[in-house]
Amino acid sequence: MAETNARGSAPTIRDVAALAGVATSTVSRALSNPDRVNRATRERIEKVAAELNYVPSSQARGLSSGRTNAIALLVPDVTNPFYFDIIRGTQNQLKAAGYTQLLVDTEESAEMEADTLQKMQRTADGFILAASRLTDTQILEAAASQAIVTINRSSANAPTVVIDTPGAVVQALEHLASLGHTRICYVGGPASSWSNAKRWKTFEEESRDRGLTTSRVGPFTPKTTSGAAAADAAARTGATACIVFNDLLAIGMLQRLRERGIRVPEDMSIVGCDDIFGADFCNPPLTTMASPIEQAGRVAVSMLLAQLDPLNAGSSRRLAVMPTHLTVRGSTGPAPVQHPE
Amino acid sequence: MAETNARGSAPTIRDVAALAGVATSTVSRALSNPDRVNRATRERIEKVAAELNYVPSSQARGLSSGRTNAIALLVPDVTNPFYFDIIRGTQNQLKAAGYTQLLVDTEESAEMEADTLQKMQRTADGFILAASRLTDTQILEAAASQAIVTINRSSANAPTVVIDTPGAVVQALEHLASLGHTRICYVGGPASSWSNAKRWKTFEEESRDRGLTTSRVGPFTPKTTSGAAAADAAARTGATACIVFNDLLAIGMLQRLRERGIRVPEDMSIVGCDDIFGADFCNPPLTTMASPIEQAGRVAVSMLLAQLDPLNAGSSRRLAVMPTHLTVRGSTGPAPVQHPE
DNA sequence: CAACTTTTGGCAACCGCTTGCCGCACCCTT
DNA sequence: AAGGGTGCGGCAAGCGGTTGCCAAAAGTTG
Repeated sequence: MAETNARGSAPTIRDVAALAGVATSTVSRALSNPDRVNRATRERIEKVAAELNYVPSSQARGLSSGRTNAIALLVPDVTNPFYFDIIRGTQNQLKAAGYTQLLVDTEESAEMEADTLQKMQRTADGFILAASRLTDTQILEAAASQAIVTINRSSANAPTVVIDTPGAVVQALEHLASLGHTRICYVGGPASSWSNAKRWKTFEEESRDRGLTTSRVGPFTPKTTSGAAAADAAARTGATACIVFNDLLAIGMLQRLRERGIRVPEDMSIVGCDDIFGADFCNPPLTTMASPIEQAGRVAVSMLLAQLDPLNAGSSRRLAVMPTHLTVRGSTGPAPVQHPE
Repeated sequence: MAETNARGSAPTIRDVAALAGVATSTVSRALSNPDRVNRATRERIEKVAAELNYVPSSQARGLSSGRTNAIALLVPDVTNPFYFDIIRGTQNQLKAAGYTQLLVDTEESAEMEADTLQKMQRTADGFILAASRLTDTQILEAAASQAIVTINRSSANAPTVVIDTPGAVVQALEHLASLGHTRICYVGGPASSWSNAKRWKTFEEESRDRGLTTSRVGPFTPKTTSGAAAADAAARTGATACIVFNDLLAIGMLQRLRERGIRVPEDMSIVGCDDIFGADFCNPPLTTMASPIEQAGRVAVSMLLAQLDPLNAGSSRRLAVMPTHLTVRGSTGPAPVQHPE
């Protein structure tokens, strides 16, 4: 395999040019602007390039063009299955568009997020912030100097794709109410989470409208390991049903409740959120507000790419709302009969 | 925020130099080789750079140095939780070392894998191939021109980290034998998977040594959705226990078996492999050969970085074997009593 | 104080590729 | 046959850094 030139390093455009007997500019054009050169010349160049196993350097190309053809995805926690689905969605869509995905874990830290945004501004053409922990101001600043799309973090300052969990919360409440539950507890996620605030707000308002008694516990870290504490706290409130910030936490609660002999759904109904991997096969299977997470990732990429495209800059969508629906499984059931003490 | 220079674009080293009253070379040195310049000068430059919000272009830097400070991780399927754990491991370790992770999904295709390796050779400083589908020859070729580490794909041609699932298979067999099982079925994964071949080989040999009756079904795509077919096939063999290629498949089987009224573990014991997210909370919880997957990712990064380091090139480890152990949960139990027909 | 060493900063040549501009052929018109 | 296009390829100036080499300045030494 002819993978190195006379100097022993990877072949460059110059090597191709020399061997094909043309100028480097011609090679460049033949490869990236085929119509600009004569067909015969182009074919000769392509042949030589193939022989030499020539691969253009994206770095060098980026230097002149100013683009990197990479976009960065910032997630608070690569560990969380919710983000897996986003990663999957963006990955697919980006690859289809010829972009490289740079994956960064910001470890739930706003500082790290801001830092990455700053450090990578020249490394990526754009950023997708999943569940950003940044303040509105920070997002504004960031959006001023680079292309940004946020997921589940609405802000007037950058295009956003949000998953309509508030809508799902309403469905969940109706579901629970129809099962006879009147005392419902909201099990909260991270304090800095925008979605968490949204869900709580909707929960509270809609519960009030329906004359339901609410309580709230949390905040909890959205991991299964926090489920025990969450379950204990929720059980104390006397509620017969819980709407939980996300599936991870809900699954953790399921385990703890079983250990404590609190039966789900006989004694306590649980509704999760996101419908992550595992929600369908945990025990009991989890009733959850299903989000088209992967699709959200896809849409985010489309919006970002549209933003990057000089042709329709500005004209692109600023907001996409992904519909959700309640997926009812085994973790919800009729409210227990009240025993007078 | 002073984020643009007079020309309206991002500040460059020249802008800094001009404002600090020095040559660009001095700025460059002050920033990347601090001892080379006078302290006072350096501090002045740093101050100006901070004011200007100057961020060096990794592209430009890479052009001269020939390094990109990025490494690519190729996985067959981002969807698979097994790879999530790898992604997590590499991500952490790479970030710690100041590298960027490029994530690529090769869609279980050897061709796509080879293609990516080729196209990205100038984009990444090195590659980590998780469960590579490439042939030995292809790996050899690739390793000749770039730094490569494979995970779960042993090959003399590149440093490798393998997870010792054969060792775990032995443990699993002993576990099942001690529970009285004599007829055991191996539920196979993808035909092109190296680990699958390894596991089957060990399974067969060790079973023979122990006088166990074996059977084999498959290959199956390692997804929960293939679990139904796998469960049906395994049930037909008359085996009372299955060792399954991986947890994904095993979890799928669990669901199907329940639907069919085949109780786990009373009628059939199931052992999975990998201990992925979900293995502990499925129903019943899965006995599985636990792999330190995330750690495997970490180690792979270390090995790759060692390879990249000119100081100890060649002296670095070529093989790391990650120990595994059997995690016994609810999906395995005593063999059913034989009913004479 | 002269000779010598060390420190420090500048010059300029790249790294690999893109692209505006120029000019040579060649083909059409009228 | 002369003027005007058009197609095609080359020249050379960048893109934003890095780095070998050099020289001036500063510090050492006997």
